[in-house]
Amino acid sequence: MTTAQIKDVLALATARLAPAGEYIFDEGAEAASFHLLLDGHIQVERLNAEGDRVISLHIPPGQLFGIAKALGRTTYPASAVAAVDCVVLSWPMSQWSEFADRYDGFATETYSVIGARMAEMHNRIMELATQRVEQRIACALLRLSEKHGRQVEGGTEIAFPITRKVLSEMTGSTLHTVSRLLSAWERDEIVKSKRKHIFVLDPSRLEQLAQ
Amino acid sequence: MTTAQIKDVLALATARLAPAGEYIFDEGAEAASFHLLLDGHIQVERLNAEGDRVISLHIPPGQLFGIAKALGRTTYPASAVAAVDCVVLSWPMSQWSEFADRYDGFATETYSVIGARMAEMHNRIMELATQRVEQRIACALLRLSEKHGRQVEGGTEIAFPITRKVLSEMTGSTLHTVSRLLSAWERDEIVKSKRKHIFVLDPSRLEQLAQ
DNA sequence: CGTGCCTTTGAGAAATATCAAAGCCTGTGG
DNA sequence: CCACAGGCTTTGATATTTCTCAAAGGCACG
Repeated sequence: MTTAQIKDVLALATARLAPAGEYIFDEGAEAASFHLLLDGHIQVERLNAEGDRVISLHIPPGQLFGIAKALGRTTYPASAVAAVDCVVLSWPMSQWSEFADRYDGFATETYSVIGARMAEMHNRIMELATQRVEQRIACALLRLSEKHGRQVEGGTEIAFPITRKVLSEMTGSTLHTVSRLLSAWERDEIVKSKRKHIFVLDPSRLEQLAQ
Repeated sequence: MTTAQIKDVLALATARLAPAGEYIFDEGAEAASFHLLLDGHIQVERLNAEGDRVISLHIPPGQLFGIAKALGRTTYPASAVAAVDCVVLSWPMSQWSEFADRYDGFATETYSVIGARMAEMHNRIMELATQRVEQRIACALLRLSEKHGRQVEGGTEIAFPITRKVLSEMTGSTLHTVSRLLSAWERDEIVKSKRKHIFVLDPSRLEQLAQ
């Protein structure tokens, strides 16, 4: 896009800070806006009928989200929570078709975001259907460290706070099982963890555990 | 679409019969064509690294499939097998952009197919992450009978042959567990089954089992 | 400096897979 | 027309994984 186009697009956006823990939008709500994450990390989640939370995705900075229109929907399929303090740009959904028509790259970008999310969900299904809890948690940690990692001395830190509970909700297990596994892996120096923070020290061993 | 438009579109299609069991395309293959299922049922599946098969979706007649281009991909993300004898229309993928530009309804239809598939995958993830095998199998049977059912006296028959093995690959369990559950449900007159064919007799009890 | 999450760990229970074996359809070829 | 082979199904016994229940310790923030 040209500088002039970017200026036009930004003129129509509203920017705001979403503090950690804030819900940007809720599952099932009327999809009034679509969003771009400038900084921070968004967690996409759903509740089932019994009230169990399942975390579907984590969104890194730079991605569009809440793009219900691109799925032929008028409501959001899941909720989006700020995992840390986030900077978010928002546009009214009414702007969607215009952007799609006017800017070629917009449609293309949308396709590939959707394609990538679909591929990720497909992988999650494969994991849940065929792997044991230990392997699924190893996979989840690898994915998090690759896509949301920050290099530190000796390893990679996951770039947002993450509890045992959250990891269990990402993998369809329980915080107790996650805690036991992380303790064992910490003894083997594969990972290290402080309260709410996890460091991957030895990705290759983790990959091995994930098979 | 107008009659003239339909004529144009059909002129570019090739129609063919895919006998039961035939692979229409394979996971990872170059996405050379996109398809429309006129009659029959398509099963979408993937293999994991260990060679376990996971069945992601079943596609009913009337739907587009193999629409890699709409996901910003050049290869198919999964394989498609004919679950019964199928009639399939195919177009070269190079035709895709033209159709999308020329026919308004085409893009809209694509969006909603993708939206629906994504929603279905999301539901599968929720089920796999939070429900026990028994509930997942009950859900799978309900979905199959609703979306691919054929009314018969006393109940609904699933419209294509389906083995215990296939059901287990749809739910991330084993054919043994599926067999035990179906036997129990047959004793309770919730389902009835012949070799490769399943009839849902009492959907409400099944719904109860699915919670 | 106390309260509320977060984490750890043990013991026992429950769900489900695995191993094993046998019976049963169905279509094929003699 | 019958017998056979191969895939589908059933069922029991056992093993394993993972959850549930329970309790206690620890860290951080107000």
